[in-house]
Order: sequence, then structure tokens, then C-alpha cells
Amino acid sequence: MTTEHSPGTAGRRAYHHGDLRQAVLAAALDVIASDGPGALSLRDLARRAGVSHAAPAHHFKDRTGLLTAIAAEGYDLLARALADAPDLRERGVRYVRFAAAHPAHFRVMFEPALHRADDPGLLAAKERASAELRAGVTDLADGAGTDPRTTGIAAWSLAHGFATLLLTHNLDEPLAGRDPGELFHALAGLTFGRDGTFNGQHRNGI
Amino acid sequence: MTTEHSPGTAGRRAYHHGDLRQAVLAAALDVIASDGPGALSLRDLARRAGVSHAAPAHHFKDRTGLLTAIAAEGYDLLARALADAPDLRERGVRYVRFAAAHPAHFRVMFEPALHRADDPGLLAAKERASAELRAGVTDLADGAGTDPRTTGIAAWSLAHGFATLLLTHNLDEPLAGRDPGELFHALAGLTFGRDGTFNGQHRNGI
DNA sequence: ACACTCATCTTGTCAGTGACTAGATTCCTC
DNA sequence: GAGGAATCTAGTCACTGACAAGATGAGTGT
Repeated sequence: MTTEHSPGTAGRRAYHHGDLRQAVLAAALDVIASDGPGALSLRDLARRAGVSHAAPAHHFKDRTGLLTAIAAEGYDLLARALADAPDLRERGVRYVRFAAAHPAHFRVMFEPALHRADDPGLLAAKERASAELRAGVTDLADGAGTDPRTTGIAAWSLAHGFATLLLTHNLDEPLAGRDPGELFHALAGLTFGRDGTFNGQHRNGI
Repeated sequence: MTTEHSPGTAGRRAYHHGDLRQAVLAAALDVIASDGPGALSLRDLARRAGVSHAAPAHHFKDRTGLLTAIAAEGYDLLARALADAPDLRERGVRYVRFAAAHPAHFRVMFEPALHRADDPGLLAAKERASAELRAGVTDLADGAGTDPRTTGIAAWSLAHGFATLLLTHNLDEPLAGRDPGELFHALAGLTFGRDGTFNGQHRNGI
């Protein structure tokens, strides 16, 4: 239960948890993924970790601090997941896979009311993820006359909408157990070409 | 403040509020739209309406009941907003406009953890909205060999993602005060043809 | 006018929660 | 091994959601 940080004190409950921050984060992700951020209780997380009710506050200041840390971690994971994607379509697939693999992070990231918007760590991670998203679109700025900005919003909307509907169980029936990434890959083929450009550009370019 | 239900008792505070249900609903939508569902407090809503802290419970049973009522009302409003749309593209625009006009409803609708999933009223309203969404896609089932089901998910994802990003303030900068509906109209033109079919169908059909 | 019933609202209460404070314990570094 | 910083405990306060019991008023039939 409580991790013993020193072998010598085996049997006696350690005063220090060892890695309370990680334990609280992990428990919080569990709760959020299954019951949403509203079901989060700092005292419950403390109980799960086997520490007093006020212990988590030292690591995260308050509830908002915990959620801010989760959001920042989420943006960081997303940025890393998107890096080095070959084209826009694959980037979208990775976006969807990220949401499926880290549902708690994803939900908290896109609920601004939950975190401290001016947190430096959050802002930095968000900027990294944002840069990765933008990078995916500039690849196709060489195309026809369509505004790349608008195109980027379209691509982001498609992936984000799919991910959101997935997490809110609105695609459970159509998926029927299939891999969400595969379905999105197929679906993106209807709107994006294999080379990562919009079909509309080709059509307009003819 | 408190509506007097009888002219004779003017000046004396009425024992009955008059329309507490509507007052609580309206206040709840205000709070949710500005600070999210997590900031909802039944006692605060009661205070705003000028009634005792337990009065709202009679109308909504509990917190979940209140949110379920909001979700049901939202699905009902959405179904009505989508009805009689000329084509899929316009249906998408209306979907986005609905989210912008009823942000609180929209947020609660797509957070299943907040409502009682087996509520009959909710299920009925949800089915009405779902039927309207499906109706928009069957219009283009006459097209080429692409799976209409997949096409429907793509269209829904695009509109839903745009709406979600809009409400989470991720499109504030690109929009810069412009009408979200207009931007989505333009954006949908990149993926849907003017007649409400996917560009990809034409391309494949050539 | 009267009794009956039901919906609505009030008052009182309970356990659980987030935030804060002061103090105890342990770790780390010099 | 001493001092300081990090981590955790214990106690408290205001607030919240949920529940129960009772008060008030509206509507209805006679």
C-alpha cells in the first residue's frame, strides 16, 4: 500500500509516502476517466494513497492546482504524440489515439474552467502542443488557394470532434469494438487525400 | 424578485415562488455557461431565487436531476433547430449555431457522467435529436460507394469538434469577433459540396 | 362554507468536502 | 550531527448535497 522508501523501516508505516505526487495523479486520472472531473475529491485521493486529508495540498496547492497539473501533463503528452507524424492525416489519427489512451487528460485539457489559465507550466506545454498542431497544417500550405488557417481549423475540428464523441460514448455503437484510430483513418480519407491535402484543393485546382 | 401570484398579498412575500422551476433552470444555465457545471450549487440557485435551500429539490429531486432536465431540454432544442434544414451543410451550420446560442445546454448534453442516463424524458429527447442528425445523412446516401454511416460520423465530428473548440475558447483568436456560423459555413465548403455531398465522392466518381 | 388532498416550500440536521493553520516528522546538505 | 527545507498530520471552519418532518397554500368536490 504505502511504498516504503527505506528498506530498514519495513513493517512500520513510513511517514513519507515516497511518491505521493505520482500516486495522487494516478488515482485522480482513474476517477476522472470513469466518473468525470466533478467526481474528484481530494480527500478521497488522500485516502487511496493512505495519507492524511491535507497531504495532497502540499503537492498541488488546491483542487485547481491538481487539475492544472493534469492538463499540463496532457498537453505535454499530446505534443510528444504528434511529433514526427509523416502527414496531416496521420497526425489526426494520433490525435484520436491520444484521446482514447488518455481520456482523463483529454477531458481536463479542454475544460478551461477547471484550471488556472495563467499557470506557466500549463502555458508552456499548451504552446508546445499548439505548435505541433500548426506544424501539421503548414505542410499543406503549398496547395491551392484555400486559406491554410481555415483548413487547419477544419482538420482540428474533425479530429477533435471525433475524439470528443468517442469519449462521450457517442460512437460506441458504430464502432462496435473496432479500433477508433482505424475508423478515423478511413473517415479522414473522405476529406483528406493520401498525401495529407484537402480533397477540395485538388477539385478546385482542376 | 419573487413573483406575487395574488395581487391581494402585495408587499408580503409569497410563500410560493410562482415559477421556481424556471427560475432555477435559468440561473443554472447562467452559472454553467460562465463557470461550468462544476460551479453549480443548488443552495446558490435557491438563494438567487429567494427561496429556502431545499426548495429546488422538490422540482429536480437532486443535482443530477437538475442536470438531466437541462440535457433533455437541450436535446429538444437541438432537434427543433435541425428540423427542416435544406441540406447537410446547413444542418452543420445550425448545429454550430445551437452550441453558440445554448452553451450551457451543449456542455451538459455531452457530459454523460452528469445526468441520469435512464431518464425517460432524456432518452426521448435524445432520440428526437439523433433522428434529425441521421436524417441529414440519409439525404446523401444516393451518392457514390462511400459508407453513409462513416460519412455521417465525419460530418458530425466536424460540426461537433468545431462547436466544442468554439465553446472552450480555442477559436477565439482565429474568429476575432466574426460569426462562428459563417466560418463553419466556409469551412464545411472545403469538405462538403454545395449540394451537401462529400467532395471525396465526386473525386472517386470521376 | 367546509373538508380533503396534493404540490410547494421551510426548517433542521447529517456526513462529506475544500481550504487553511499550526505543528510534527523526516530528508538533505553542509 | 546540526540546521533548514520538504513532507506529512491533526484540527478547524464555512459550505454543500441529501434527507426528513412539518408548515403553507392551491385546487377540488360537496
